[in-house]
Amino acid sequence: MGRPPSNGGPAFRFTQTEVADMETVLQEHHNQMPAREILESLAEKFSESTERKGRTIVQFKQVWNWFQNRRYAIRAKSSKVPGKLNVTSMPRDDSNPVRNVLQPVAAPMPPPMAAPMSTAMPATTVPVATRHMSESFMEFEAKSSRDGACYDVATFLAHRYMETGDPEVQVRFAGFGPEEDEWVKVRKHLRQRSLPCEASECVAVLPGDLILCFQEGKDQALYFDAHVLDAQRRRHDVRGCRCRFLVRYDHDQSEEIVPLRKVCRRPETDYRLQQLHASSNTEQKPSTNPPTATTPTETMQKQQNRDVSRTPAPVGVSHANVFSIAAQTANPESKNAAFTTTIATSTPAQNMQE
DNA sequence: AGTTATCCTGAGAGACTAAG
DNA sequence: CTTAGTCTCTCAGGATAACT
Repeated sequence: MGRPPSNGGPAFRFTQTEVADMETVLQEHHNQMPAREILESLAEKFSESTERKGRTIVQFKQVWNWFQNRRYAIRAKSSKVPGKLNVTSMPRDDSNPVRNVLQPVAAPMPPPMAAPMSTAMPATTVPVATRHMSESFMEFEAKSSRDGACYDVATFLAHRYMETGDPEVQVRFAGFGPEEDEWVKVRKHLRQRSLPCEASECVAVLPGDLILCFQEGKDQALYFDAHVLDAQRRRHDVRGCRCRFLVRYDHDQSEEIVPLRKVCRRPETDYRLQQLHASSNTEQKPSTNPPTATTPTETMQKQQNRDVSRTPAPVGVSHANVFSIAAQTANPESKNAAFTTTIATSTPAQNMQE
């Protein structure tokens, strides 16, 4: 699809005067497609101009295309719901909407968003009894009762039990100070941390999935729970995954098409990747597209991030205590769930999906 | 010698736009 | 409406010069 690759010469471009002419015509026709005769006369006029005469001929189809595209662009612009949380005028930081703990400590970034989610800070990690016990940690995220968004937990400060017997923990959110500490219900609002997706992991994001999705608003940009409504697979290129995901945010039911970089998948989907890798290994052939190989830098960056986030944070409450409660967050679906205890029947992760 | 400032370059990502 | 090529902007990192 798209234009044929240019064979050395510059790609076709309408000149500024041509665009101005066509814009005038479009306005005169109230954004409706002008008659064919008008388009043909425009094409002829452009071809006869001093800039083009003898060099390039502007075809009717090109003019027609321009009108089609411009009309579509105008409609697309005007149909944007006012006030809807869309891409904003916030400074374009953005190598990606990386969550606080994902930034390498050695490479601090300017605050990319209004909410203080930007600080490079290791998340709280709890050693997990997995197959690789010595090097595995569990990281947590909690849903804030203030804004309903999810934040990485930097530190567990205290724990207590409600009268109902439900456990609560006091957490310090990564990148926040003591004034933002919150008590959160372990069963409902605390869970294992969602995972940012590498380009090759887009295949693990499927319609119906609960994800953590980066929603950018005018005043804030936060991670919220969302569900994937549809996944549009696209060919990967040097930039990595170009797939698009239609998601619906749980907190406001708004829908948005987002790229993979805004999506954090739940750890419970790990098994899909493992299955995929297992099958691709047995087939002994390179996987097709998607997934495709991530760039070396991307992989290195990812690894760097993970290394950082594995650093255990200082804690006010023993991780073991919290762990005994919060380890329940692992979904039984996960093949990594060797650490799941037999304590829980319903997991916080499941509760948070409600 | 060590630190800081400036310039240059390449990569990455989003926006734009012609074409299917 | 989607796809894909191109443009443009931003940023990180390296090289070099200027300064202490």
